[in-house]
Amino acid sequence: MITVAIAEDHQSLSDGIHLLLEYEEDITLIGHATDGEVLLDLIRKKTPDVILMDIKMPKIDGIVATRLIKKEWPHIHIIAFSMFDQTSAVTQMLDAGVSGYLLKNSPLEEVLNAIRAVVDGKEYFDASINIASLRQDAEQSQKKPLLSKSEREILKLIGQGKTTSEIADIRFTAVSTVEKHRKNMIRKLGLSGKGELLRYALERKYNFE
Amino acid sequence: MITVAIAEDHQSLSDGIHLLLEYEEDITLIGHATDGEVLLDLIRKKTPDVILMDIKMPKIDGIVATRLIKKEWPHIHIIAFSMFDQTSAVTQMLDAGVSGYLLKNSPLEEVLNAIRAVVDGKEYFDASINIASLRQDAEQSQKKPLLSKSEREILKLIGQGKTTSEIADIRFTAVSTVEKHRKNMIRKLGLSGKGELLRYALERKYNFE
DNA sequence: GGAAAAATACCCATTGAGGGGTATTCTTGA
DNA sequence: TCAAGAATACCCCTCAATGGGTATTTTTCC
Repeated sequence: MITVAIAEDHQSLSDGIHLLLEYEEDITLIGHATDGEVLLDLIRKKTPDVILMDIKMPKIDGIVATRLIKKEWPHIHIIAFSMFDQTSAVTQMLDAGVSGYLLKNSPLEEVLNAIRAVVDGKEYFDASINIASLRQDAEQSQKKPLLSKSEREILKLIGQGKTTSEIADIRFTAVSTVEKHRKNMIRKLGLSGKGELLRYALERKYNFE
Repeated sequence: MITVAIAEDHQSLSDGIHLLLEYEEDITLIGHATDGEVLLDLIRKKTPDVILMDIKMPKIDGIVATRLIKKEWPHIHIIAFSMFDQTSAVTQMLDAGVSGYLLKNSPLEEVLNAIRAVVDGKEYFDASINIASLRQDAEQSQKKPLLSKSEREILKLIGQGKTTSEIADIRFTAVSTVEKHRKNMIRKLGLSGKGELLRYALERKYNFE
C-alpha cells in the first residue's frame, strides 16, 4: 500500500485528487495540508511514502518545504505539482530534491503514473518539461551564476522600488557604482531601454528567481 | 437533468470536477474547454444549463467569455471559478453577468451547491466573498471610474513595456498627449517617482484591474 | 603568488519620465 | 442645448536612467 499526502492550497484541486485516489486499491491518502507548516505537522504524525507538493503555498512555500522534508526524511518521495513550467521553478525544485514534476494543466491521471513511478524509485516529469536540457542548464548556471552577488542585491532593491541614489545610500557605495552595476546587468541580461531593468526586477518576483 | 460545461485551463482541476460530477445522478458534464475559444465552439454545439468559468484562460479570458455568452445565450447560468477573491475580479465578473462565484481554495463540494442553486434561479457566492458590500462599491465605481478609457488603454501599453513615444505611434497621437495622460494617471493614482507608473501597470496584470 | 572576476568610482553624453502649467476640440449626459 | 469631463497638444524645466568609456582596489580561486 502506498501512502500519499497532499500539500496544496487550492482545496478544490486537493479534493479532486482525493476523489481520484479513492478508487485506487493500492494508494491511500493519509492527509492534506493547505500550507507548508500544516504539512510538516502532518508528516511528523504520519509519514507518507509520497508527497504531492504545490510550489505556491502560504507560510512555507513548496521549495523550502521540500528542502526541509528531504533533509529529515530523505526516503519520502516528493512530486512537485505546479502551474509553472518556468525553468527557474523547475530547477529550484529539482535542486530541493523532488523526484517528479507535474503541471496542473495536465490530466489528473498523470498523478497516478507519477506516484507509482516514484515509489518504484524512478523519476517522473511532465512531458512538456525538457528535463535533460534543464539539468544541463542547472549544472552550468551553478558554476557561472549570471549575476554577481552585488548585482543580485541591487536588482532586489530595484524590485522594491528603490532608486539608484537610494540604493547607493543603503549599500554605502557611490551612486556611480550602483549605476555601473545597473549597466552591467542590462548588458548581461540583454535588456535595453529605460524601464527594462525595473520591469525585469518586478517580473522576477513572480517568476521564482 | 442539469447539463454542465467547464472552462478551465488547468486540466487537473477540470478532471477533478469531472470525477465529482460523475457520481451525481442529476448532473451531466457535457464537455470541457481549456480556453475561451474552445468554450464558445462547445456551447454552439451543445448548449449547457450551467458553465463553470475560470477567469484566467488563454485566448479569451473568463470575463470576456462571460460577456459574450450572456449576450447570445442569456439563459445559461455562469458560475465564476477563480483563485482570486480581489474585489476587482469579482466585480468584473458580476458585471459580466455571472450568477455565482466560487474560489479554488474552497472545498470541491461547493461546486455542487452552486450548480443546484443557480439552476434554481438563485445566486451562489463563496462564503469568503462579501457580496453585499461589493455590489455597493460596484455601483459607485460605475459612476466614477478612476481612470478614463484612454488612460486605461495607455496603462495597458505601459504594462506591455511600451515607451511613451511608442505608445504615441500606436495610438496615432502626439507624444505630448501620452505624456499628459501619464501625468494625469500619476496624479489620480497618488503615485510619485519615476518607475511608479510602470510598477503599477505591471502589478495590475496580476490583479485584474 | 598571480591572474581573473568582482566591486568600486569616475568621465562624457543622450533621452525618457515627471512636475506644473495652458489651451483647444470632442463627447457625453443631465 | 450646454456645461463637465475627456482627449488632444503644446510650453517650461529637472533629474534619473542609460550608453559607452577608463581606472583602481578587492576578492576569489587555481
